[in-house]
Amino acid sequence: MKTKQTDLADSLMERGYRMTPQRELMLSLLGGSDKHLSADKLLMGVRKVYPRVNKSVVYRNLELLTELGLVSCVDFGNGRVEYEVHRHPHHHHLVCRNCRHTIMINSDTFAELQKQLSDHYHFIADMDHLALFGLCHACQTKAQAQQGHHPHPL
Amino acid sequence: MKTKQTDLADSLMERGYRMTPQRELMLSLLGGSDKHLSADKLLMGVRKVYPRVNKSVVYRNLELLTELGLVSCVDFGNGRVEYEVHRHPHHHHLVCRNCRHTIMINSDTFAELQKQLSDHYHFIADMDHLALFGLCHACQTKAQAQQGHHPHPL
DNA sequence: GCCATTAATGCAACTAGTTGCAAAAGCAAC
DNA sequence: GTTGCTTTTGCAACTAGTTGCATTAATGGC
Repeated sequence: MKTKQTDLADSLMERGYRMTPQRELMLSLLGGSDKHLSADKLLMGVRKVYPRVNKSVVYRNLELLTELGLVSCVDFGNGRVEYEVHRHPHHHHLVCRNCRHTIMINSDTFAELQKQLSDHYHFIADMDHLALFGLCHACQTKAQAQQGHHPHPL
Repeated sequence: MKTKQTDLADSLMERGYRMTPQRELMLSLLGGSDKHLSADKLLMGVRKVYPRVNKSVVYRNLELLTELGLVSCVDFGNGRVEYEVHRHPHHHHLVCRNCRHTIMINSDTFAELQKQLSDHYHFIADMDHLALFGLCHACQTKAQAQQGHHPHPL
């Protein structure tokens, strides 16, 4: 059975990059996790096997893998940036700015916007793994209930 | 004549915050510039008058002013974050990931998306000063012309 | 104008991420 | 296996931004 990591490794090699133990492990950690991983968590994981791996390697490899489209990077705001193997293409995240809850949505919702940007501005938007901020339903309700009780606004 | 800075100062005071010389200067620099300012440029400007002002003050005040809706913050990616007085509400930026050129567009284009997110997911998206990445017209043309000549992809 | 309260400032130490460079490792040709 | 070329790594120094804390200063009540 051909594993996902092997697929990823092949994609690297085909484009003239080298497969190193560090990269192999990074891909395996990312591929083995169905959720997002922060650069730091990934570094911790890599260091369990190769304790001397430097953070610059993790950052450089994440950048490369993102460029190659093997990994995608979601910026959740507040300095929270996470990476995932690019396996569920074209989904986006709605991030509540209050409770940080995130909703995953597919990209159909964005198709019309993308068309308009292309028609009106000749701009091809990267519509992948966008994170939009706002207020989720629960926090809207909370905000209404507490209206006027904040010394500092939300 | 009431200046723009005075308006901003009033907004601060009304909400129980204090007007300090540092804040006054920051607001005047932001208000006097019709373009965006990075935190660092703003710090430089403030230090021309008060050389001992610390960067933490600039960052904290930018955060406060953003929370209060007096200033808005645009993340252009690649670590480029800039601030502007919230004077042209509801515009967005299309940022070319190749040449970094930015196009300013108004928010009408996003109204339909906003409605769909609200209807389908009960999510009220913050649709202000969004920055979307992609390829501008010029870079699309360039990319087509050079297709196949990149050892490393764009 | 003076005093108490509380917010804002300056500082130092910190985190996340980036960069330049020398050393090491991968790969291909012989 | 050795040689040579190129990529990748580890390191150290750096930038941008954040945080805790003691000191300073703006504001309101007298």
